[in-house]
Amino acid sequence: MAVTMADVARRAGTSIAVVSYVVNDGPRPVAARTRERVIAAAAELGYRHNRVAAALRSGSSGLVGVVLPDTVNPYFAALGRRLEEALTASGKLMVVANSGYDGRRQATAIEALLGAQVDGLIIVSASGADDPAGPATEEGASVVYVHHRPPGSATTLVAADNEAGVAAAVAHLREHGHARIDFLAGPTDEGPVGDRVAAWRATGVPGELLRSAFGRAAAARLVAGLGTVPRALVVATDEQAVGVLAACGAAGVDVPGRLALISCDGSPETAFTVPPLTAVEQPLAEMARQSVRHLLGEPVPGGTPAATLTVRRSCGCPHPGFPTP
Amino acid sequence: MAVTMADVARRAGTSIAVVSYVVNDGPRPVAARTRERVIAAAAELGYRHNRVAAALRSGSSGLVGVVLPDTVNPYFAALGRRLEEALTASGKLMVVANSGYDGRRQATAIEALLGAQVDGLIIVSASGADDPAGPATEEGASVVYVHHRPPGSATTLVAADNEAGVAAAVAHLREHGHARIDFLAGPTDEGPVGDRVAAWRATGVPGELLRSAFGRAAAARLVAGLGTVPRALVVATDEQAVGVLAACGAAGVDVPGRLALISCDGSPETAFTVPPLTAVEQPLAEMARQSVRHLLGEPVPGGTPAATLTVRRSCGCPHPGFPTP
DNA sequence: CTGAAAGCGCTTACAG
DNA sequence: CTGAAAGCGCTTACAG
Repeated sequence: MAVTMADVARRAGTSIAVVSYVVNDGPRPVAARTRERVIAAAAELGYRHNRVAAALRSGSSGLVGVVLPDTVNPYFAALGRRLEEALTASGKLMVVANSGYDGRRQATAIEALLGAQVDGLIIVSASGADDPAGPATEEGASVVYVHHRPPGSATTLVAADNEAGVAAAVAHLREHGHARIDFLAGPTDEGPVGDRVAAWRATGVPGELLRSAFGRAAAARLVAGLGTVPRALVVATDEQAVGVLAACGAAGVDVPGRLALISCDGSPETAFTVPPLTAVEQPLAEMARQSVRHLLGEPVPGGTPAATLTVRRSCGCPHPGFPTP
Repeated sequence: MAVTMADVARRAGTSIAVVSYVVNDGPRPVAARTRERVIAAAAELGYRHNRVAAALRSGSSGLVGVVLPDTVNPYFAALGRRLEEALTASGKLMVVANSGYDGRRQATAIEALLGAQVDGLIIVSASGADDPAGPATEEGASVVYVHHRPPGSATTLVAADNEAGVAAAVAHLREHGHARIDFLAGPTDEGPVGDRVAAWRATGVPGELLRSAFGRAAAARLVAGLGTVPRALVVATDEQAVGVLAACGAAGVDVPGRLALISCDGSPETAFTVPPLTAVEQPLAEMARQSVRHLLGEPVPGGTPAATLTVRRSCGCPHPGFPTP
């Protein structure tokens, strides 16, 4: 049998209420001597706070649901870990679900999460999914989107500003002497990738818009099938950039000698690709922090975080060495 | 206010008990007509089962805690997703915590998880951590280790058999004409990496044992500092292999021409490195399935899953093309 | 097959 | 500053 507050109260010679006040450090004051007795009794008995019982009574489970398209994708893995850090710092536990980029699986996952009475939901929306924020909010759970929200949704979105970062990438390639700079986008211009395409267009640089499905394999196949490879290319996502690198490696296309490449995302893996990728790096830690603050209804200082250019080797600069962990 | 079983019962003209029997599909039979009325009433009112209340009463939260060293590491990310799949299939929700390879953080995470009344814990133990299974089991939560358990622990461990896989890797490099085959291990021979070292030693192949800390950076620095690079090398983990590849890329060492390389782990990223890594691939899906079955006390068919050699380019074989997703 | 009721372990007005 | 008690929404003997 687990030790309960009643056991602790009995041992400390006080009431359950007071034990609760001590354990939760509130909401009522407790005399210092009483507090000490409670703490001692709890330690002696090996008391552990039962969050499930607390949740039922207080209405707060301490759980936050995080729905990601695919936690194996290094970008989402990195975002997920940042979210876990921010959540842990706020005393929340993270329940993760993968949607597999699929609207139906996403809906199922959200149902399960709401059944577990999560205090809130942080979602990277699967493209083409219905807005799940509506039903969720009706249940009293708050919802925040990160990185991508469904088109038409008015729910809070935390996403980086990529405009300056992409402009810096284009400017950087120009300094390397490239007059034409192509852009590899996704299949559509929806969501954050669309913002990156728009930012590239806004620079007015001459260049062609290429498209592939997301993911490594599709980008690799696109490049493998190209008559002539671009001389300078900005790629919308790390995953596609890794695919481009793989295709170039297989075909003997020298990066950056023959193809200068800059990726967007800049997740940790890009420091160790061959060659290391210059990237417009998303401020994941800040995005995670802001998402959690929004979710918990706390003030969110700092405004929209900006993606910034991290220069490594794939653009044509000298090899930066490997980061110390 | 959320809709409760009492609301549904009132609407359906029956009792709370019967609603519970319908919602849980047991443990008592319900007449077909009554069942229909309950289902209709639940749908009309938008009832959602409150797992927190059920957890308090039944003692099962439906939550399973998963403690991983670092979910950004692609190997653990891949394992984590497999665990999520297996858990979801069993109607459980996965609460993840990163230990950062640190015993103290791991202990803190486990405390938080136990407070949330998880039904069980699946842990990749951080090296050098105390065995957390003891305290956890006392609380009635079952514990299963995957991939790595603390030395001296007698708790169930699900790990792959690497002996045949490493032997196949060595044999494969020999077929490529290598008489000497070195091995890059971790700082100690503890845990699964130790098994891989032992498997390499057991082949009796001549070669040197190299060591570096885990992670990309350390392996990259080791290789960068080597007087002469090996001709053939088996590397204990993907992360270290990616570091080796990065260092070779930077130094212009041709893989596989100058250095033939085989990694262990074979997480999804290895299909898209430059060049693609031949690897002793861990059977992560099976490991995840077995872990969950052990945890839930179900029979575990199949015995110890074996790691198998996946041949790509880094060993010297022709480029295999890129997998279709 | 169905219903009334106890109780899981907490939090929180309420009273003192 | 402290205590007695109601009640969160379920599950589950128990009685019928």
